[in-house]
Amino acid sequence: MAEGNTGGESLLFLTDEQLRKGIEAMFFAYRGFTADPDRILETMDYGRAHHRAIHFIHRSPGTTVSNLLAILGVTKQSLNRVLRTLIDDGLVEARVGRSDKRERNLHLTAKGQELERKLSDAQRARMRAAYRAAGPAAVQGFRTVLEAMMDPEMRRQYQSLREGDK
Amino acid sequence: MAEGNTGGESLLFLTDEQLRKGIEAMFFAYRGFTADPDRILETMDYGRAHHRAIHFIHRSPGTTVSNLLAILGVTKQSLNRVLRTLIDDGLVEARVGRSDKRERNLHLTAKGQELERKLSDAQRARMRAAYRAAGPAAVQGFRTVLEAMMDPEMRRQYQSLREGDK
DNA sequence: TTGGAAAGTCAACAAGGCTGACGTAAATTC
DNA sequence: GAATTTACGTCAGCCTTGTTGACTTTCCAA
Repeated sequence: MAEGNTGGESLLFLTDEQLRKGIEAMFFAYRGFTADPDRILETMDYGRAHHRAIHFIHRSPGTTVSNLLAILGVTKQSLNRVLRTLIDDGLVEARVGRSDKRERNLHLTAKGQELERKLSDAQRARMRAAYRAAGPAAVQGFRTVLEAMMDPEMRRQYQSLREGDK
Repeated sequence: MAEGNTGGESLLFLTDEQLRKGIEAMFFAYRGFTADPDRILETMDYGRAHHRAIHFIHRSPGTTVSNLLAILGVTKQSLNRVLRTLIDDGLVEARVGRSDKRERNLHLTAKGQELERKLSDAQRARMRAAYRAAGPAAVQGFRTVLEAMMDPEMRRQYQSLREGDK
């Protein structure tokens, strides 16, 4: 991998060795990625499922339950259990839809925003440290590979979210 | 936080926007990363926990239960349940240690090797496609950021595995 | 010889996935 | 206006995979 060359070089990366290293890197890095929020959540009565719901409600305020189901890829019953506790605890508000009253538009309350902050601060801190250590070029490559690794449907979700706010 | 700066270019990347995109990229990509093996596993009676055990036993044949516990980061009881089914089903063999008879040296049987192949072929195929699509430079960055994202202890595990086989 | 580490086992529990069935209100279609 | 579909909620029950605590057996090493 030292030298250069063109069409050929990419093939040099595709040994089973290289691929396996990538696989293990994903495994260990994902643990690190979730470790900080997990530590915060476990002191409260919440888990990773709550974090995910909070994250995407924060990300797309007013989103519906169906939307959330599509993004999170879980069943209605599973999401409902989590959403129920968040609503009961006053972190999430479910407003009846204006145009379509069957829908529930989900929003974080002040209390919900506060927890979201805490969780994402922790996660961003780690991400920031990793980015700093790796440098800008590495960050670009990191995102490119991750995007290529997603299922097409997930990639659409990811990209639509990107445009969505920008 | 827009401008500023001190260290220079890397700081430009560290907006909350950039960081959040990285966080969501990890979330969606990890789903893709595990999707293919998950599909295979669910047709059998196994889950992700079995996959992880099989992977690391394949990776370090003869490893002990304690070693595996350290790598996987779960409790003895949890691992034992998984290991029990793999041993009973004839995928893993637990040989009494030679020097220390308290230890169990874990190996994949032929049948275990076969499943390992199937699972890692599926996972490598996706990784290979992502690597191809992203290109060598991106792959380099990908691995660099992931490594920086690990907990120090996990990073040691990861790196020792890397040297381990070369 | 005795203390403690390594491994295994039993029991009980929780989070968070899943399926299936059912109910209700609102929107849409015929 | 009636029938159907959609969005959501909920009850019941199941599974995997994580947890803690308590206990035993083996066996190395001081």
